Amino acid sequence: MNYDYKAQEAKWQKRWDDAHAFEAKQDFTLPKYYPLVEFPYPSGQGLHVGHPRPYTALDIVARKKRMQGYNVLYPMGWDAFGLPTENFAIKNKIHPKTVTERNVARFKGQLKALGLSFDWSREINTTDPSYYKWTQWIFLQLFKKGLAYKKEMAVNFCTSCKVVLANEEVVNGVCERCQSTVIRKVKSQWMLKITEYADRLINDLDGLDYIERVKAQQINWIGRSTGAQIRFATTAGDDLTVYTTRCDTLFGATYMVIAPEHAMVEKWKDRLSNYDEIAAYRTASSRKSDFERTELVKEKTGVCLQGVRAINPVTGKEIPIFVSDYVLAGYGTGAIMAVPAHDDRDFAFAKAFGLPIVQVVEGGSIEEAAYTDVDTGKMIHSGFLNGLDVEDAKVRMIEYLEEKGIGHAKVNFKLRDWVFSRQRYWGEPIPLVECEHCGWVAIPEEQLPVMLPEVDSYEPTENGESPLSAMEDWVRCTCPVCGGAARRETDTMPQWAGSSWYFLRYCDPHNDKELASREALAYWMPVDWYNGGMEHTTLHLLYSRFWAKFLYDIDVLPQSEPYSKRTSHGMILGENGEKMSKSRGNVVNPDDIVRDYGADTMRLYEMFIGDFEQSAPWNPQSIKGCKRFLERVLNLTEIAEGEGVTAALEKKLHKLIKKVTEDIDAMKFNTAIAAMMGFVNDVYDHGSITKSDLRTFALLLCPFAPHLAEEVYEMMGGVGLASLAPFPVCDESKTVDDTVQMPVQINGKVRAVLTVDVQADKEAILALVHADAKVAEALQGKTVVKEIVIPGRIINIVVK
RNA sequence: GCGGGUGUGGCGGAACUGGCAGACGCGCCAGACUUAGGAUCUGGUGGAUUUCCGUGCAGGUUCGAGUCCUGUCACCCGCACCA
Repeated sequence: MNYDYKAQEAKWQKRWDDAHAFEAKQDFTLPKYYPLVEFPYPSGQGLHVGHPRPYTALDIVARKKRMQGYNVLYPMGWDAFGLPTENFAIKNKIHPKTVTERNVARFKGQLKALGLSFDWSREINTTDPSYYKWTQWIFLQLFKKGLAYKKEMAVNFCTSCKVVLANEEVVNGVCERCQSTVIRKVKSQWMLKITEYADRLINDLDGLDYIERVKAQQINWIGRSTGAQIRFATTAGDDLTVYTTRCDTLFGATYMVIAPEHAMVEKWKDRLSNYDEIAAYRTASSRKSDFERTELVKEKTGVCLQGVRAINPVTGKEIPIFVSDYVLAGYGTGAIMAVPAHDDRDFAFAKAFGLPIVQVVEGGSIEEAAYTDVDTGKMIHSGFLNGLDVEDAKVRMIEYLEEKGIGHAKVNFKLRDWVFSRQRYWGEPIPLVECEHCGWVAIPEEQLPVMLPEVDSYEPTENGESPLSAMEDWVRCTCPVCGGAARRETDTMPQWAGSSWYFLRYCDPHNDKELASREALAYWMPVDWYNGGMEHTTLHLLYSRFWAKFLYDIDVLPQSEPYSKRTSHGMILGENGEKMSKSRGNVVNPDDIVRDYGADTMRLYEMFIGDFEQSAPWNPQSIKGCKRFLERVLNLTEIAEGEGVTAALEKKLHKLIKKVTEDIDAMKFNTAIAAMMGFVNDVYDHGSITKSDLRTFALLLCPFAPHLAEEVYEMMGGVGLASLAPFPVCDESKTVDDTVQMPVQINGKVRAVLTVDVQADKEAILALVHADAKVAEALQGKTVVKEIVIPGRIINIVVK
């Protein structure tokens, strides 16, 4: 039969639209299911074959759940603010809004062509003022709770994009987007106190069904460490506080190091005979990017402070203080006690500067390398700690420090606060004004949204200020508190803002009173299954969990975790096994596949390509296997006859229902498809199938290849839409076989295969084994040592 | 260095709590139908060979190991001077 997929696709997509088949129902008494995929950034390139993989996977989940009677919310939208659009707009002199509309239209067309069952009535767009009104509203709540603050700080500045980047956006010292050099620049920035949520962001992972690598990566990124803060007195009469995780080694601290930017350098300026040298060192390191600073791991540099020394609080000895850029200003106290005997970096520095190395934990060979093992070795040369294990020594030392009032236990995090300002046009305006009298003041909520004004030029300015800063008329305003002269904040929010709460808006997308109604949030949230890329684990995923926790704290959201389950798909690689990219010339356009093979084949192939979590290379040859399968399914309609059970296939069909149902829940889409292929092969081998059984099969196939499934279902007399019909339910009793094939092994080698009644016990099975000619032949002249029978599985006879 | 992961035919990949390794698909080989086949259908397809060898490598546990344990190698991803 001729497989006219183009006509079929158009026909069924229209019928689904006409029936509003995939719209979530407003009935909150029904059992709900909320699967979610990350909404895309509508780039100018259009969809890439990587996009449909997760979309199709969760579409299968959504479609199956819908057929199983759940009220399903499977939404889609556009994360449309961002630099590429702005850059394109600048280059082509088109308004970014126009560019966005064009890109969205293209993406939407491509997604619709794939037959994805999104609820388009809930489509959202982060650049829509009715959406970003609420992004601004959330920011204001953060501001009001003191979680947004302005800070002069050295920030990462991309020399090409002319924009400040978050730490997360700097990869190997270059801009994540354009690969240009990133330098340090001091700017006043809005910051969000995500660090205040660090503990909860780690601890609450416990109850969540996230794949291991996501949890591990988040924990690693937040970087919680427990240690102690210790105060060292100095010869300047003040003191210097350090953070350490190895307070047990305090007796071995033979010098100290502070970051070049450390405030004490200025404080001690008059006492330091080599201040100029130190200042020069500081200037040199500030010019280096983070990358350069960390790249030369082996080469330790630094300057010894002449004029101020510290006193080790337990040995009473005076020790030198150095500045060195191996100590980071932003972590801990920006100062360390150096224990060269037990820290690799301190060891390298001590060797370079000829500093004393005092061993305080036995083990290793200190002449060659630092001994960093904490599990073996007792404390030595450590006064009251001598003889203790490292862990016990830590506890004892903290007690001592607290007794003496010179230190205490302390937890530190690698996680930094979130740099929230961007000096760009195409983002949400930050809804604040600066008043001469009142300082930073929030725009009253009823005046939201603060609309992004029309500007003449979207070009970033040479001085790094936002393009909005050039609009004097817009910038000048009055203070909402005192009515005096004020100036608007001209920075915009980062792209991560809009995506940090979009899953909430889907619950109630047209609400103009609240970001979403309490009832809708209570019903739909949390997201039941969220799938997205691993590249978003430390950015989007962490930010959105932070915002959800905040919204929970201020009683907007009923739950403190937004996603119950998080999975991640593998990448689709080019034919050559390399990552798909324009520069490698191995990009496959999904439009071509849909045109040449049809949407169902495309969907099926993306799912059949391999393990969903693993990356897999694109293979144009393999696609036709999926197409052949679909044609073979369609051709079954020509041999299908009658109603009722196809006796010879009954068990196979029920096993298939079970397999497909379980595999979808376990994300094993590839083996579900393989099983369906196997079943179709069985039907052809058998030569016939009833129309009712073929309808059942079509329903099983429906989540995967919905257009063809609808067609087959209709041809076989199915009533209504297959997409809305009940998903087949397996009758367990029909999946049980009467007999099993049991291999008989002799010394682990299969010598015969017996057909055995499922109910047969050991004795009955052994009787069969002994009666078997092949077995008898193989046992000739051998002595049986042992007979192992695992009913239903295998028989192994051990002989000599 | 730390964390996570992966090694199975020519290729993508299957294999439940240890139980016939290679499901399913691609490719390939042979045949059928054809003016034709890069369409379709049928059969075959891990390697040598009549009995073995085979899941990165080396050991171990077991009646039995792709699966468990010890060690080791290679590759991929994330973080990385975080004290």
